[in-house]
Amino acid sequence: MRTILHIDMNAFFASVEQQANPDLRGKPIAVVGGGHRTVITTSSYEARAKGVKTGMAIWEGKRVCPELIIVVGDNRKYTHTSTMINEIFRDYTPEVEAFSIDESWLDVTHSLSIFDSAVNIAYLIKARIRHSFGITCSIGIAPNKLLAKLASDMQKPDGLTVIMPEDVSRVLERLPIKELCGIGKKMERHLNMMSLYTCGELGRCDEARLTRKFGIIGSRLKLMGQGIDDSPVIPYGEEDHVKSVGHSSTLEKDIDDPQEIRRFLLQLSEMVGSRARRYNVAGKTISLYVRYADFFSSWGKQTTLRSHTNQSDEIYKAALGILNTVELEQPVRLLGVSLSNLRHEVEQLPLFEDERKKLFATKAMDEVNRKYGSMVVTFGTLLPGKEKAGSHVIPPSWRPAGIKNVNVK
DNA sequence: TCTGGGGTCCTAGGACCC
DNA sequence: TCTGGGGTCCTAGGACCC
Repeated sequence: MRTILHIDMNAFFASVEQQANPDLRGKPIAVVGGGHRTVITTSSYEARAKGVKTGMAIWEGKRVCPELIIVVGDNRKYTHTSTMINEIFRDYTPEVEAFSIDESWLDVTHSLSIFDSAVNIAYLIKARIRHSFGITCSIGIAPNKLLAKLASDMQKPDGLTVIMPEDVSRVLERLPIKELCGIGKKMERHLNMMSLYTCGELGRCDEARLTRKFGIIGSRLKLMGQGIDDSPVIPYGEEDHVKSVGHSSTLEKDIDDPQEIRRFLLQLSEMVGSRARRYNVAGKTISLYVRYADFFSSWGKQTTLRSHTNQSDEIYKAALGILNTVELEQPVRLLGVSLSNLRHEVEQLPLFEDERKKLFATKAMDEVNRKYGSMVVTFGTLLPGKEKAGSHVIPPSWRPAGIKNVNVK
């Protein structure tokens, strides 16, 4: 039996900002990217109380909360704090897996004898994060990752929730299936149509019935309903390699001038190429993604080269080649370029502690990119001469614990 | 007055080879 | 003249996560 902690920083970006600037404390704030087409990344609990939600446009946030203070985000602050917080975690176990910039799992199974109990570890971590950074976190303790994540979600902010092995079935019995990490809106709808609403019902469902409908994922679903999850905590340095590198960006204005589109494509290709080179990877498949002005219509196409590349001009040529095969139907709202089918060159593992720390910092930076990407970067970063903040990165890669796909038969 | 960006995983179906 | 089954690689599209 394992003991897993899931630690979730509360309103992470907003908390960091409030800590950095005392004037913001106790006030409704929203962290956003630059440009007028960005959305709210994180908001403080004061703002949430007024109805501000992640994903809202700035005007929307202001509508529900007129006194909302808008703060343009700063990657460096968040990656730095995240790095130091993860260093604290490692004082309690080497088995720390960063799920994102503000969430980590810790397998403390082998640390219990040293620190007395998991709850004790949780209190120690909470205290240290509060003292060092002035921010709170919610911690879930459970026998596996799925349940630990569920538990950390149960009390926010500053929560501590324990799900003991003997409590699992009681906790899950009436829990809506959507609460499980990996079951999204669509899956919920499909399960509801099968008259399955709670984890208890899902866990008792006939496995054959689930596999008939969802394929191999069906058996996985049943296990999730029962709160069973064997996925290991994968420490830093032992993750899978990255599988793709990409950048996409919404333009400040919709464009239909082919020359402008090509220029933008070139910039994206350069961002992808330089990051791939920094990662020491090269890819064979180049994908182009286009979203039109109406927001709802979009398409993606890909092409595979005869050999691997991480050269910006070759990536650009391939992306342009795809673009030239289609007739654009509307002005373009968003363009995306991505490189996949990757080959990894030999990776040097850091020998010394400070190198390891630096590597972790770059990893954390990449996690900002992965989670919020250019939201915290203005369109200006696409202009020549400016390097995107948080781009000097080593590929992380996280292993999702949940269900990724629903293909209903 | 609109609605970001970074990923992973899974499946279907076609081409091609043995 | 019509037929198999296994495998790999590719494109396209969808669901999910933060």
